Amino acid sequence: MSISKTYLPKETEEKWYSYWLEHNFFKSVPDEREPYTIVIPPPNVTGVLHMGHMLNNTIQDVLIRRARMKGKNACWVPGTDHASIATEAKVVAMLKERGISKKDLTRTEFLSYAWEWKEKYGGIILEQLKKLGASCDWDRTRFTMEDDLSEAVIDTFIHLYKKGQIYRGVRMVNWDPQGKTAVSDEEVIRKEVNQKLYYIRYNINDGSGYLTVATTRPETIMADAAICVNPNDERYLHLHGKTVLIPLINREIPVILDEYVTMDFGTGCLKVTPAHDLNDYELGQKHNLPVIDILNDDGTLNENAQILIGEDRFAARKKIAVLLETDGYLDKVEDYKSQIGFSERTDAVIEPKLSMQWFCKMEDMAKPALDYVLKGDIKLIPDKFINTYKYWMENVKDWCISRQLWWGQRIPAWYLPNGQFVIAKTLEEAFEAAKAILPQVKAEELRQDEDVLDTWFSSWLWPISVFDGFKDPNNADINYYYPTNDLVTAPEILFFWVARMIMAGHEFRGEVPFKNVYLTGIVRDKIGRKMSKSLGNSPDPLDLIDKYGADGVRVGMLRSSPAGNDLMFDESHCEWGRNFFNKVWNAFRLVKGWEVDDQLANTNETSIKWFESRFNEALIEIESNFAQYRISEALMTTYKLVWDDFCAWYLEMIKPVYEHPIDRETLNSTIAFFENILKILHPFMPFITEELWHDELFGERSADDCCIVALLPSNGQINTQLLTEVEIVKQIITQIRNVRNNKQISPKEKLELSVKENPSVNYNNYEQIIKKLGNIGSLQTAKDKVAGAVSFMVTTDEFYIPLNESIDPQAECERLQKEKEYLLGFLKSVNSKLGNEKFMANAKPDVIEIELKKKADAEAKLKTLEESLSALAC
RNA sequence: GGGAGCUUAGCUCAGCUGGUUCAGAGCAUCUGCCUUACAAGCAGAGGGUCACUGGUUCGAACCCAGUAGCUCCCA
Repeated sequence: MSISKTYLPKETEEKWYSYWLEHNFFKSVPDEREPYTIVIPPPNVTGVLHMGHMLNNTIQDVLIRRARMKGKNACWVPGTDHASIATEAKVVAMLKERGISKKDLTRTEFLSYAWEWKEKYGGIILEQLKKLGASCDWDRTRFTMEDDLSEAVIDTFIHLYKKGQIYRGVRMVNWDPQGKTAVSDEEVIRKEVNQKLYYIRYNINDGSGYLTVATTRPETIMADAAICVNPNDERYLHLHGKTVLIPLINREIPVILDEYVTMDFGTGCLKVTPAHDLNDYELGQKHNLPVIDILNDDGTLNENAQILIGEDRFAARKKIAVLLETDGYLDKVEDYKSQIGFSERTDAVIEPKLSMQWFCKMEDMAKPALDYVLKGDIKLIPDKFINTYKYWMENVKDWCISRQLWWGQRIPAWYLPNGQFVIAKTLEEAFEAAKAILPQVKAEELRQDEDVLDTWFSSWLWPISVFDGFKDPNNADINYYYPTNDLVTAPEILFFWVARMIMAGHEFRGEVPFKNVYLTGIVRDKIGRKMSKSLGNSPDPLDLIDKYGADGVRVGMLRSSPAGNDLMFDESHCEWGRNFFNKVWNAFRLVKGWEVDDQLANTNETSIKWFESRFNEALIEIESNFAQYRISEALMTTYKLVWDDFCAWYLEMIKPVYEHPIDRETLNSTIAFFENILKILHPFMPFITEELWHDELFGERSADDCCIVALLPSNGQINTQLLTEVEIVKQIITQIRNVRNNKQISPKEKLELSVKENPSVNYNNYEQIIKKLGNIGSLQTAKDKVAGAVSFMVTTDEFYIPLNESIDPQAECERLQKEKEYLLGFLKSVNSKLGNEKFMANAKPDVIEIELKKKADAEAKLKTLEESLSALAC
């Protein structure tokens, strides 16, 4: 197999992904091995791959591939959620293009369009994940709206209703007038907005004058139920017990007293509009005020408003300001900044609205879900999120689970003609239940609730429902794979997804749904802005893959993304990833190009033993990094091992002179090292490693002998003395190169090197390495200083390189003097520690030992320095 | 307004139990190299008051308190 000069990802990526699929390497069925399971956070079915998905899924794939290579039965379950609001919006948009309006369709007709849309576009994101290399068991792909999962949702609703956990009630909800649905608090994004504060006069009914109210929402005055002042507010004592008239419509409302009103905000008079403000609603409840709702579901004014009927709330605001002005009710208008809620899905301004909704009680469910995390049964990574989690769980609010949409699981509530309702899975069951209440009721008189359930009410069951744990609670899959191991997701959904999955896990399985939750950061652009479609600051992930290869992008994403920290993404990270795999590729080309000569003896034993130890040492570091979910660190450790230790040092040590052959033993060891390197690289860069794995250099391989299923190398021996000594040798070589650089000596010119007698290391063992990498002609031992030589020190040993040119004694003196000063300072600090009674009494013995060693080394070095200084007579 | 977190090289971040004169990596910068695996490269170099002020300690980037700035969450 000939090999090109640079690695070309495109050809190999498709080839190996298909190969893995054909050989069922992603597939998992329960067996006697230890399971390792991840369920994907189901991406929104309307979604296309964005940078957040890239990061999130790269991490999952690294974890799953590593588990697979550890011999575990690795199972990564993919799927999508039905995203009711987002999908319904897409379908409505699609219909609009075809000239169809949703309100002209029946529910059934609309749903058939929705399914059509889902079949056409719903799988895009999963296909994109394949390009990234995601090794999901695609046969297990699930969708939250498919029959089995929908049935689980309905059964869950019924189960919780029967337990008394679900109730129906009037509540102030966050209403999205564009999506025409209630959304949860978590789906409301608060933004600071410039507004106007309108000062409006209300005439006092007895003709004794007027009071002034400051409001940002003048269009809601028609919904006012009272004016409230603080009873302690001396300015308004004269208003107690009075009534006032609402401007323009002249409806009479009382002045009420409550300490809730802040005296120094606005005028101190608060208009109370129970239907359109949460706080006003509560105040209204307290004072028994009527609720007057003047808004339609789409945000236009209804007939309760009496005026401006049919106008949109924002248009009405402008118009009413004019009307008030004209009739002399408007005192003044001020600029004002305040927080306004926007719908996450439609970006419409959220309208607080009273409506009948379904709720799920959270308090009892939150308690055990909190305990799992506090006891450590579920670990949050990083654990700083425990605080946030705790706060949320201790202040949990009931969950509004109904949505005024069609795309989703329809609430299994059936209304009787008399307004009562029954909860039942089917019309037949509902009819039976209804007869018990109203014996004469007919089946066709039952009307099912129009609303569907919140998508999260499906998603919270995900780790159970993907294994059919509701349909068949004792099946082999759920018993084997559940609880799953790691969940990788974003902190934004810690509450409304992760926490609720934990609740569901406890409720339906009596145990945790997963053991570890790895929270990724947000992918931001170079200047720290969140990547978003509207800002246009997000690169298309598929373009990136095209440009840098999937391996390059994966490595680029992981480069600087510690758990829980935001990732400042820059394409240069991907470039770095590409450079890395290219390095691996070229190292391979080097080894592959070598001719073997069986006559040659192995002269590289030291180098081979060293790299073996170094590799084993790195293996432990990598394992420890992974155990702590420091994935970026694990990648960096691997990177340094491959690039620095293997390529820059080991290969250079053993590399034969150009066009010379290599001995059999060295080549075989190197090939074995390379194979191990491919293994540890594989989870990070699966494609290039698989490609190289099948090169003939490694000999014949059977069809199933693939890197993806190779077992990771096991721990081996570490010769620490050898590792330490080679580090010293590397320093010597660096010093030699430094001398060349400073003196402008070509790397090609051979130099001589002497070491002062009785060195701390037996350098004879490393003579070959030093000679080769330093381009040294001979390594000798010197009894005394070598005259006219450049000298340097490594640990306590002094080295000399004789040069033809003369050494400037002045400069040399200065250099030595400087070093001496540094050493004296160092020694002083060490001595002060050793002379400190408290230090000697309190410090651990090994710390003291280190200090003593430092002292001895520094003294030895100083001695050598003194000699050099006196030899130079300075 | 309440809570959590962050602040280390020009940039992005490590620094895990306080212990080498400990300040580290990558990118960027600078110098010298087209040395036949790799210029997507090689060999080197410079660059920091660990936000600030105090405290605890034999010893602090690390622990504690306060200050400033930033971020996120909740109201």
